[in-house]
Amino acid sequence: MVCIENLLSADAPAPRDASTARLHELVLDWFAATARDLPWRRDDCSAWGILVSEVMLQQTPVVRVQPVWEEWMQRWPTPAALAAEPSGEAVRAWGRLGYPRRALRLHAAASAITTGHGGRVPSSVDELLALPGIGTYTAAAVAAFAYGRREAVVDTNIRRVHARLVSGRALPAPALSAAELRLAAGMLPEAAADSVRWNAGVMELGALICTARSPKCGQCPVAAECAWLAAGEPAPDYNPKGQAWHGTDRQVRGAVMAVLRDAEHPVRRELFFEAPVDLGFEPGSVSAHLAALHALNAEHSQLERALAGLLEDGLAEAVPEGLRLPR
DNA sequence: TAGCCGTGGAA
DNA sequence: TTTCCAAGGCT
Repeated sequence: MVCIENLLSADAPAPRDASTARLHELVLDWFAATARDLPWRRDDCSAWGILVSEVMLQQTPVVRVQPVWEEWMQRWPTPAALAAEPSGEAVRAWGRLGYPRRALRLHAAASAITTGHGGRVPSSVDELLALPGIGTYTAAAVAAFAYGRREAVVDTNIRRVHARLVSGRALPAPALSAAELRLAAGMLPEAAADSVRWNAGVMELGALICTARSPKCGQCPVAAECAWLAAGEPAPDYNPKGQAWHGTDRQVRGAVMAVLRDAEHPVRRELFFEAPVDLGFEPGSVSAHLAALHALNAEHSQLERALAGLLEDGLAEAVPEGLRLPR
């Protein structure tokens, strides 16, 4: 088992011991044998494709991302191609991936890359961090997966694997800690190429085997080294608090966005507040989304907040005819 | 830093 | 049916 004290006290050189090397071997072998064939993992995938995939994958499962990613790559194969279109087109093409502000930020990142980096996705973590919508995880992931850099990638999967395998806990703490970042850095193989595969492999292990709810320990390549299993699978030491959804502003925002995404013309503002009599549209999904919005029976003030919030966030634009997606 | 920001599938 | 969770980021 890996000695956690060694890893946590790593100011200086990353701790290297036989058990860490053993973990590297086991995970890298397992990953080589079982990795999913995802399009953004292929050798011919551009840095831009990897960046887009990483943003889409923020809080959204692979199975829902893949088809949208394929459409984006077909339509916008380069940052410049996306930057040349209105941001509203990015929001529309985002579809129902959720958190549509990510689409807005990706469009803004494409513009920044086009004007500030000659159209090429930057390769350093600092430059990536300066782009909108790119935080510590995504910057490290792009540097590692697109440019082969040796970076500690720390996502929810890797945090969970480390919590169990090394720290003996059922789940990582609610918030990412500096100790976890040091731990991840200390676990990284020395060779850059190995470190990239290690990051991807541990992430894959968390996604497929060491899952949040019912981990498949019987299929785990490092079960024999797992501190959590050795400790008798202790329960989590905190209760995760779920996000409210029904009756919240977020639900109303989502319903409004569904209307705007499918609208080819500005949507009259009154239609968001009054049950539609004459929609002014051909029968279709816009009216269906409006009906769904009104079925929420949201308070008038809540609807006002949602519209104001979407305008403020830049996800919607007020025009004389009503509301539409931004230019 | 805790709270907010969408959506849909699995348990 | 309800709850939980998914390759986070931003303020």
